[in-house]
Amino acid sequence: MPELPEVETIKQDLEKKILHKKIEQTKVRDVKIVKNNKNFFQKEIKNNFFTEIDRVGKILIFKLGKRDQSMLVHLKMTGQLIFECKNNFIAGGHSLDNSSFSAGVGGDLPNKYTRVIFYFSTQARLFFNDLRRFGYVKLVSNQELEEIKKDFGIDPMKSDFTFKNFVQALKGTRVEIKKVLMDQKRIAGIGNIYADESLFLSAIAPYKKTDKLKKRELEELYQNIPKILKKAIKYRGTTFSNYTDGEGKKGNFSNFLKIYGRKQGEKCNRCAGTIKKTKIGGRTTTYCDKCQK
DNA sequence: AAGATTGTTGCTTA
DNA sequence: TTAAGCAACAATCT
Repeated sequence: MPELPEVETIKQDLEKKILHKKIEQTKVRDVKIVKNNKNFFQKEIKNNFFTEIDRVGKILIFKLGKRDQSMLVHLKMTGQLIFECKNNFIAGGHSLDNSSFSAGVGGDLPNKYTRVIFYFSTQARLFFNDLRRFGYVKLVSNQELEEIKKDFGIDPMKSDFTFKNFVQALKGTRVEIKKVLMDQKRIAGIGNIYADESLFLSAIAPYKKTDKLKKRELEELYQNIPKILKKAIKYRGTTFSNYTDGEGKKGNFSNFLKIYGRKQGEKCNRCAGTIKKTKIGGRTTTYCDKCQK
């Protein structure tokens, strides 16, 4: 679930909490998650501190104070980063149902999905939780980081997202527009949710081929992508959950979703059409074939 | 109870 | 060279 707005929300939360705090210890509870040798990882982090948090696509980059290294975190489908003070619970986390989140609120961390723990000198802790264990934590040198950054396209929330660059990113493709929107090498940070939302708002069919898009449509899409992402960040991302707990931080953008998560056959909320589902690029795609052309 | 689920990689085939 | 299509990763929920 974490796409650009969710990852960005976590980044902003953690920036306020963990920068320049001494990390006394790290516990790796699941070696699959940490892509380095466990002892090496723990040794490198010990007595170190984070100086800055950056984001490339859906990857968080924690710059380390000592040596030229960064710690990368990818949350994939079900990863969470939850920061917890002694009595205070501050989180940047997202999960499918809110159960582990609520568990955190109740002071139940670490739980069975906690894979890595960072202990700060202020008695605060940062938990990396991941139900499905697709996510990862990885220490990389600055040189490796530069290589990784090259694999990512323009970021809709950064200054390189100009109309010219957007058109350039689509250039040479003749595939469904949705695929291109989710292609991290071309445009970084968009996943299934925001691809569907952007296309709905732009009234463009997700299966429309990129070379068939008119200039007007490209402009519309170009405007709408940052618009939606900004709003999603404002509302702290999208969390799927039927219940609000009021204490912990949960994304509220689900209340603003126009198309994602709607069921086949339901009424479109913009026109008289009905909601359709299909697969594009192997992912469930929700759209209205009456007002998205 | 089979099929679905937010992301990415890497393999096979065209 | 390119891309399309899948299985795999793993654990849950419907």
